[in-house]
Amino acid sequence: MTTTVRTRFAPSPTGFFHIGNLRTALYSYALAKGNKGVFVLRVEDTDKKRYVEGSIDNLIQIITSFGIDYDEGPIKGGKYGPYVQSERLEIYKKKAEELVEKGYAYYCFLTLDEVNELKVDKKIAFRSPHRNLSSDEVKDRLNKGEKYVIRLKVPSNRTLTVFDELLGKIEWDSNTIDDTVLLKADGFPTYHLGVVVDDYMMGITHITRGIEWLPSVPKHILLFEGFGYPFPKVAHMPVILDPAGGKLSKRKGNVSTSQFLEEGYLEEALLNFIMLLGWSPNIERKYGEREREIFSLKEFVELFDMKDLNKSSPVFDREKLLWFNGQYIRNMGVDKFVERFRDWSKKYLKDDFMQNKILNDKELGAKLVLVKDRVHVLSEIPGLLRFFYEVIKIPNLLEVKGLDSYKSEDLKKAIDDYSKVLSSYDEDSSKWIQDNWVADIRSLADKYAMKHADMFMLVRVYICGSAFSPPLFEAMQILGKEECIRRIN
RNA sequence: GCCGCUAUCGUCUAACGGUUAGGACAUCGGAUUUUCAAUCCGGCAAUCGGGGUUCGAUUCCCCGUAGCGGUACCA
Repeated sequence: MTTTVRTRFAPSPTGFFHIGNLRTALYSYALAKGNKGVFVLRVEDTDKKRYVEGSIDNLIQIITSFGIDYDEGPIKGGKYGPYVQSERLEIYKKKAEELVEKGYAYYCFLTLDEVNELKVDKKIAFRSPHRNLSSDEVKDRLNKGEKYVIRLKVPSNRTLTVFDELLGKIEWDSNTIDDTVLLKADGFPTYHLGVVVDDYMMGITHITRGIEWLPSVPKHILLFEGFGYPFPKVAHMPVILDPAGGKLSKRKGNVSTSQFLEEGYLEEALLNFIMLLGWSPNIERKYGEREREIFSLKEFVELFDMKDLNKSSPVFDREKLLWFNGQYIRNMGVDKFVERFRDWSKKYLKDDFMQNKILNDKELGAKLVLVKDRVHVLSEIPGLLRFFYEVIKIPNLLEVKGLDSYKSEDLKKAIDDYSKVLSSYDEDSSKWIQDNWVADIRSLADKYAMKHADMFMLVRVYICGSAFSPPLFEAMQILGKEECIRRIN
């Protein structure tokens, strides 16, 4: 019998869901699901200062919107229960005391200031002078109610070794490891105590997390050893880097998952981009042939193998993300696209006028067809549709590329003439024939000695109020004869 | 400073120790075209440096360099 794979994603509820967190969650989810295992969500809220109200619900909402749902974890929208660390404080306290009894940890009564004074020489690993306090003295101080922390008692001259599933064998000299705090003075555990206790108690078989945790592994080795727990499989993945250098951070551009959604990125596209950052599928490739890059979450889960993860840190390339999003938009059916755009507008569109128009537009589909294949993110769309709903001020014709070579009186004459042509069109614009429409504009251009393209541009500017627009003929059909004539006059 | 990780086009990446080092994004050129796009075709572009091991290193080992991470009673 093989044991079930159990992985976990263990974020902190700080109110900010970094795109790198999404990637960590994705890999861990895929590792569990690809092996018919169990995916656990655990909330590590052991820092009271950083806790943000409501962020647990928010966290759950975000990952599930990507299709990353968990098998075990906080109860949704209610009391969160045992998968939230702040609910488990007695357990950690007991566990820390157990380590003290076993000689793997000790009480330390130093204040923060005193510790900092002792840490002046950073070359030497920190060892508290209270490391070897007699048990009588400890009892005495505890009875007096002195503030304390419990620290890990790092042994001397030991080599601590881990076999990382991704990075291979890594060793540390125990003499370089600080006597880290395990239980804080406020009774909360530190990350180190929390993860080790919980990963064991929750039966986690495979730990996946960011490489920023690699340096804490030797401490965890000691903790697992102290408790007598077996060390689980562990893999540390490289962090996503910013094109400007260093970790991807808010200061250098957007990195918030919810903000990407707000900007009109699709969950599938974001996921697809993120999954390929540091991973590539082990599939057959033919020389010179285009590689497959579009994968759904389901396909990813099936293909995912830790062996195919990259060891080096990828740089977050927004251009490629944009491309992925465009691909997903273009590959989506129109009905689905309309639905997605409506949902997005409802949630995120800040412009009340446009939001109202879009949500109440029964012919939204026809308009979206015109822009669907020319945008990369949903937030570009309202700007492209605006002219359908209100008359946009016509720019100075002589500043429009192409039209600047004509006299403005001539342009005026030409457009007036076009108005007459248009008035002969069928009242029902759906009966208009594009070839005739093109021919009419061309012959008018000939009459005024204009380039064909310039005449189209002239009409475009009057109808759409801009030199850039969706296809003109279809746009005019949607606006209808009366409205088109009104705009031209 | 100390500890640790990493190193293929600008970026994401592929390549049983033997390939003209492949693909994608970006970029540049062309086709298409009523604008902007989209699409199609083509071009430019990489194995960090130095030593080994080997008949042969992008690939294995060592050193250097660079980048990144950690060095909290934050995670």
